Amino acid sequence: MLDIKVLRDNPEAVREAARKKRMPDRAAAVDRALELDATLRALLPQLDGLRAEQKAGGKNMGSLAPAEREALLAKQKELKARLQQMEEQEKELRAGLAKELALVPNLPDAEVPEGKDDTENVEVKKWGTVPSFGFAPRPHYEIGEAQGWVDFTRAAALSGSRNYILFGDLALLHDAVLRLAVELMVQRGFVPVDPPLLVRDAAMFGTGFFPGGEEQTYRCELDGLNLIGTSEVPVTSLHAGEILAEADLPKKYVARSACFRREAGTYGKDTRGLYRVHQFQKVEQVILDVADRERSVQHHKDIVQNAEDLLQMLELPYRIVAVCGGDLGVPQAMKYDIESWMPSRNAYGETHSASRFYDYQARRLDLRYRPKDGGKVQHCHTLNNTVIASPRVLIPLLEVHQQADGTVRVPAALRPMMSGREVIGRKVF
RNA sequence: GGUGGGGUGGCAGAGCGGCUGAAUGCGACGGUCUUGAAAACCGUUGUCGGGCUUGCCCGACCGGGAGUUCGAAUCUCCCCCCCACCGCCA
Repeated sequence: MLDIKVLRDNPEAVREAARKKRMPDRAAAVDRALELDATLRALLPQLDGLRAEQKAGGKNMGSLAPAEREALLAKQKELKARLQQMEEQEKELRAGLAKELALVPNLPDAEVPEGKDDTENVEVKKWGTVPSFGFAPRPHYEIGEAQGWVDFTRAAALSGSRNYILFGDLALLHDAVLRLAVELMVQRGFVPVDPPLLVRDAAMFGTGFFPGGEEQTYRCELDGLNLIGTSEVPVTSLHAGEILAEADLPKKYVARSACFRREAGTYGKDTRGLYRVHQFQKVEQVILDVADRERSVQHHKDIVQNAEDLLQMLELPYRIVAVCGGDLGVPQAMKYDIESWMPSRNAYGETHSASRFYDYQARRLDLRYRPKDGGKVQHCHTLNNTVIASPRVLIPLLEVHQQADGTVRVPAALRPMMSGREVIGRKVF
């Protein structure tokens, strides 16, 4: 969340932020928060004064003559009644303020483009050449089903729509690309993490998914736990409530995990194939560091570069877009999406999402550090980006590297993970 | 699932209902000493909110909530969490 001081000092900027993000309902929370804050701030000096009086009175209690004692007691009782009423008010105001403040979205950076939705994201870079085939290229699901690599029918029977079962070489390729991603990141100094997939509400709240994202989350109500939609949730929350030493920063983590998404409200969208599914594997990079905007921006560049390097190793053409205000989430200050070329869509499709948050998540998580110069304890900055998500990345892998007969070329970087094979599949077309 | 023990500052760990925001140790920071470092010694060191004369003053916070009391880290109740042992089990 934002520091309430930011709302006080510059309410117009916060309203403007909600507008840029196209969140009118969240803009209203700004005004409700400010009103509660003002009422609370008017109450607090009175309350503190009465408490001081009560405290001072109580300390003399022992050394008084009986008559004086009685008089003081009566006065103390009267104070108590007034205090109780005020404390009730204080409690309500604080609860209300916390609730409204949690709804106020993070401020988008100035460099976030104006725009209403993903159609207005701005391309900032393009890499690789969109392939042209000497034959009619097939979508990944046709190749996959012809090869016996993927079964959507039985998956639906077992688990409902938007599920899949991988077999054989595609199951191996899925694992290979994930392992390659982890290895690359470990080489770059990231600490591998195998995090819990079920988390308490505090982690969902702390990373900014709650309130608001409940509909997209599978919930185990009996235990009050939530299945993660991304390992960003447990990994960013890893040090929640802690005060880290600056010497231990930055923390760089890479986590491979299953991810679960309900995909509520997406009926009829991307229904075919492996694009939008309820369960997938993702390798995620997360950075926690000191509260320094320039360093955050640099980290942001670095984590985008990490993903780019992997896509280049996979020989997949991609582009990077700066996500516009209307397509930005509540907690993000700035986001780049990386989109890989998907021949079946005849378009780039999102495969990565790299966000920086500054201290927005850290405040919700109460994640802080002690500066080494002995200065005040501060909230950290957090960032994250996909390294690879599969099976979605199998779409470009199969489609870009397909051959006319239905076999698929394995990019050189993946071959060590695929028993050295250069091609997978048999001739099926 | 059963039984028991706990949740106090960066960490460990004390704490008779008012003189305890909290002993002590460690750590961290500053200094003395040293060619430098270590050791030793000296000093400083929680977070948050509010006020104004910006240095001080006031208040809140000892897992969370409710209660008893003029007054709660300390007493009562509820909840949450952690740990240990037993049982069951991948």
